[in-house]
Amino acid sequence: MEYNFREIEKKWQKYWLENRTFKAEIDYSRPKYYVLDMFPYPSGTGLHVGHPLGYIASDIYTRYKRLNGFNVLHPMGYDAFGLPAEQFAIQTGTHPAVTTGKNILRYREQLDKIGFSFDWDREVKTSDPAYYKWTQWTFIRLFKHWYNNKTQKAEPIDDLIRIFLKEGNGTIDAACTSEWQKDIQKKDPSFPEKWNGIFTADQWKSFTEKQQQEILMNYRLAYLSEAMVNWCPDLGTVLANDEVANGFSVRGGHPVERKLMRQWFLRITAYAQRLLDGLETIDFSESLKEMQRNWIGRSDGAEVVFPVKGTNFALDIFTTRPDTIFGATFMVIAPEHELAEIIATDDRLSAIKEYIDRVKNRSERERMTEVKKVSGEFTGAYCINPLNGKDIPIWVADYVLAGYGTGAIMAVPAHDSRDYEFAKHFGLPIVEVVSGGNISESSYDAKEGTLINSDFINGMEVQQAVKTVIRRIEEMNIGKGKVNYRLRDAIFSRQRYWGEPFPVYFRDGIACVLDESELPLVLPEVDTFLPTETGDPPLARAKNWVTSEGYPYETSTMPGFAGSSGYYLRYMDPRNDHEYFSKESNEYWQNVDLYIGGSEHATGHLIYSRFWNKFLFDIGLACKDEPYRKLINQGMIQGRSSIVYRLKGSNRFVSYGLRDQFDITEMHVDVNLVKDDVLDTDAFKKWRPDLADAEFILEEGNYICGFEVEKMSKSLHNVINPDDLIENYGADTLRLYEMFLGPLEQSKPWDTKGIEGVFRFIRKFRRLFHNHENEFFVSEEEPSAAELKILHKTIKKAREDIERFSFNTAVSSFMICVNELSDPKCCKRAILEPLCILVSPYAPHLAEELWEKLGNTVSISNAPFPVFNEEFVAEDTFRYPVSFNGKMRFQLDLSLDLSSDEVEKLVLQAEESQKWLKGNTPKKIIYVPKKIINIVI
RNA sequence: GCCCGGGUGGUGGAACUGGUAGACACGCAGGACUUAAAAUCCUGUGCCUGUAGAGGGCGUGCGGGUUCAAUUCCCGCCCCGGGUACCA
Repeated sequence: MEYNFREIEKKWQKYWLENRTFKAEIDYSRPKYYVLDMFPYPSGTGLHVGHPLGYIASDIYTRYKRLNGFNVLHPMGYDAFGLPAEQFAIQTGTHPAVTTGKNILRYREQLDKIGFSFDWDREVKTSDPAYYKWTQWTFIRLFKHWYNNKTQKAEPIDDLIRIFLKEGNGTIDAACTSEWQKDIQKKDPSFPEKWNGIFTADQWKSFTEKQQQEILMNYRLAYLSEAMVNWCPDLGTVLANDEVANGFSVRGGHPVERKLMRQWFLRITAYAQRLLDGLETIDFSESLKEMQRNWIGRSDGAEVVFPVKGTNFALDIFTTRPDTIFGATFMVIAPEHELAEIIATDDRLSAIKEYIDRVKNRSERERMTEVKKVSGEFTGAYCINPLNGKDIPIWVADYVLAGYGTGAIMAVPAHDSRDYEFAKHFGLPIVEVVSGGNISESSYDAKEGTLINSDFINGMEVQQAVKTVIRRIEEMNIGKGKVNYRLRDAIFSRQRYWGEPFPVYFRDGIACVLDESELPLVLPEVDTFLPTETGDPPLARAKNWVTSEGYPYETSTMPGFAGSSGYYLRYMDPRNDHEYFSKESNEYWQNVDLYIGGSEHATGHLIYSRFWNKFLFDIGLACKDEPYRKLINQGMIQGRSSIVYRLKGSNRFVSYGLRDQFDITEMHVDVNLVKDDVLDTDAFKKWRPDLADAEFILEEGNYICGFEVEKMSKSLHNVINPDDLIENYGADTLRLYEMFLGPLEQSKPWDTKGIEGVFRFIRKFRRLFHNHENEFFVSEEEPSAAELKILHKTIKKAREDIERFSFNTAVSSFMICVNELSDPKCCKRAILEPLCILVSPYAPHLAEELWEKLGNTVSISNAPFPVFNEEFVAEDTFRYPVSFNGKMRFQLDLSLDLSSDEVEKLVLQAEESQKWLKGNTPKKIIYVPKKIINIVI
């Protein structure tokens, strides 16, 4: 065989493994570089061609950095806890650890075949107790810390207790659960009613231990709280906000409802501002940063107190438009608002109760679909506008959310589209206070214009009016400027089996964490993976799921993002059993220089992970406050589905071109039965039993299929398996082709046809090193100027392209180079050896093979990247495009050392020019050296 | 609705800071080698027109603008993909 890729690739994969070629160790003599791929979840279906795209890109970059003298950390491991293995366990009884172990083996096998340069000695699995020990450890640290808003960092809870003992909590500015004192008071009436939550040192000392712990819980960064959560009955668990889309679970698409439950939370909201600010310092795509910004959702505004007329109550409202306060014509509170029923007048009370009841009992699904339906009820009560004393009616409506701001708003229909809809629907007044719109048609929401009908801010521009009103309400002591975030604390409990157990037990109802020396708390065995009859999570089935003192352990487990939040740090020192990672390893590897993965993790993993890291930074563990310096989202590889056209209600199929003449239904057919859009009709009949007697209406003797570009998925029968391609073309060709397909970040359809071109290239490249008899042969002859020019042009391009992650154009430049060298059949070592290094990150197996044949005894992976030499590509002439009025008409070779006057003269003298000048004298001649000559007539 | 990203031949794509639009491939057509096929190699290939191995016109989603020159910059619009959705 001319090019025996099977043998070559097996040989070098074995060599790399046996020689630990890619083992990364701390080496102060070389600069470090850290390249990371997003943690894969080892699913049962294995990899399709879309999965390795990012891995190939990162591997190429890794190998490139090694060639440039960097000590590269490039690890791989598995996000091994997760729902699919557990769902499978429920169905079949197979332990998730068994399923996961099997899937990991399959993944590893597939990854190995592609020839990645991972340091496998650093492999981690989140389900391994030696790994999750540190996930549990971090949880304990979070539990034992609070967030000090004054210093803007996490501090030990013991320090907080010390302050409580000395001066109470009056001076503390902490990130804590809002209105926590109300919840505590509800549960424990020994706290004063209407307590504002402030206590003195003496009061603190007088609290029972249980009371103290209840209070501290509201300060901890990992805390237990009762809250409305996303409950998914089909999965039997609670889900985080990013795991829910449109009222359904992202994984599996099961309906999700709102439920009040006691859960563990992580106080990520404490870090909202830092998570936002950090985005300015990292190199992520603009769209990803924007997604994170929206998810964090900072809004600047003011909180204002509106007294409720004739009562001692007041409505606290949040608004981003304090400037429009004179246009507030009604107030709206959320149905869950505590004052809703209290302030309602007797005649309105039953209507209000009925409305609240109706709204509450709706499913999340109904709520979502009814979003555009305006509904609400008047409470009968009025607020007093604190700036002009006017009465404003108070309504209850579900378009105001209890969970955001204060759950109450001042409605300004003239300048808020939602308020406008509401006002129109219920016939409430609309008062224009910012000029610039036409409020008879729609609200004018823009934050620009001049204030009118607004007392002391009349004539001001919006920005100035906002500031003025905030200053005024602060002076009057009826409100203050305020920043709100949309980001919610992360729900950290899952009522599932296959996850990290919480290192938590309950002593007399008080949640306590284990001592760090007792970690890991190993996941116990259970008889079945289902919840108990009483609805408790599967861990409640475990025998002796209690501490040595007999206190019960927490029965929830941690969510998927727990194990993946800090994994990049563990890779630095993965076998350390007495600390998360050593200080030395962290100070050497620092953080990830290049992170490649899908954008679907924008609001999940990538936010949690940044939060987790900032916490570890605060407590002095991580030396960098951002985990990922640069991130690239690889685009999706879409499938190219093949479609056949079935005559309705029959087993006859009509070819693509004739389908319009019949009444047909479309059907996806397995792409493996189709070649160049021609269906293999015999294979089709054998595909499924019901198709055995299929008949075909052909065109020109063939059945032609239609096609559709869509998601690559099993159900659409368009999955391309990399194993098959490697079998037919080899891993080097697969690697090159995945890169050649198009820009890394763009989505693009997979089309197997194109792989032939790359396969041709790689054989042509190999042929440069072989003679006609297919024997390895290179000559020691001095290279010609032309050959050196080809080589150095390619060195330059290869480096520039890889530096900007333009792998597709780099592959093209190799093709051009090999085409140009093939013409004179260059076989000179001085050209081929550097070229071999250039290609090696992309096609490492063949490069190693040729490198060895060239007489090298050590792996090509640490060879020096060829140095570009300008001299070899220098030109003394340039072929100028000559344009007339901007249209290119002819080309002209000119020496580069001519003056612009000489150039102008020569151009005008050129024979071709006469034709275009048509006797005119040019008005102007533009001459841009090494670019263009343009003659304006 | 709002926020991002994107629209270039039959197809994937290239053109990096405004300077020869369509590199490199696929596909297609023709040719060489071969009994034949595969493999390999050569030639052509944006569209229209044409005296067809000359020449010309049009052309980067659409309509304008700036410029000697626009795929690239500006304004307005259309379409596709992603995110988000009563967040005040």
